[in-house]
Amino acid sequence: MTDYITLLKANDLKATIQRTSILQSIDHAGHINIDDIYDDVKKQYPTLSLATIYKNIIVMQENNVIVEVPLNGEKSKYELKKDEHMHLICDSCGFIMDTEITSQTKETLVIENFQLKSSQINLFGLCKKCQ
Amino acid sequence: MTDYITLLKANDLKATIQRTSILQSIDHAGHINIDDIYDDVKKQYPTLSLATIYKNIIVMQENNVIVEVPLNGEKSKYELKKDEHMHLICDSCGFIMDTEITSQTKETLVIENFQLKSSQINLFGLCKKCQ
DNA sequence: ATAATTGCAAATTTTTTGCAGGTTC
DNA sequence: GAACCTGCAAAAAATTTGCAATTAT
Repeated sequence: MTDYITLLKANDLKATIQRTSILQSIDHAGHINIDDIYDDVKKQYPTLSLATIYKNIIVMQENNVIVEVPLNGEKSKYELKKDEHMHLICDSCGFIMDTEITSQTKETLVIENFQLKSSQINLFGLCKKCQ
Repeated sequence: MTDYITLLKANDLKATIQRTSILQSIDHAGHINIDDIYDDVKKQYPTLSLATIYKNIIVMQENNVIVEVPLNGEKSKYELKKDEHMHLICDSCGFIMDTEITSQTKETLVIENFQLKSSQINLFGLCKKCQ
């Protein structure tokens, strides 16, 4: 909890109970969409409104606290901002797992005439449990 | 034009003028969102409705004619279904360029305990013109 | 004390649906 | 001719906004 307060303040945001509970929900789930955050935080703070979540998702993205994970055919999920990584997404159970992008992979992604700044890599397939 | 008719029929869809013009719009743009398709096709077919575009985007995805490209902070774009490739996305002008995923890259993406089926790779940075 | 944030309700935007008439094969 | 597709208008879902009351620093 203290962690989220520190995280918010370090990024110039006031530490409200609404924000810390949204962050806790995202952190706990790993990757989660807005409706599921709402269901989650309402358990503890029944008056926390959906509008507040929308507003804070925007402001926390702007302040580099969280990151959007856009997905095909469903609403975007959000994750805490972390070091660069890629996503292993299970076609069967939908679970999203973070994995390091190896230096070997990075070396192969140097492209001529393109000044690379960042990357988004999603790998789809079957996770250990589902295969 | 004939190409789009063939493409649709090959994928069990009736070749209507609405569908061929949507495909032409997507093909011409490379990557384009629903509103821009709408603006585009209305020039030729002013009565073509947004509802028809929504319905066809869904059915053409289901029938493997087009593919969604989900993006952070904006509406998804759509492209014609093509061979596996990655996207170079310019942070400055927004242009999306298709590029081959090299076999060297693929080799580095073999992960233990994950049965890879497909991948989505977006690289962000500056294109030749914008750097 | 000040400036920012919240929750509510209303407004707006986006997407989906139902159905009568038209089109494709 | 059968099945499917379209356009319209209406419905539903998702997101944003304005503002008075509250809260963080």
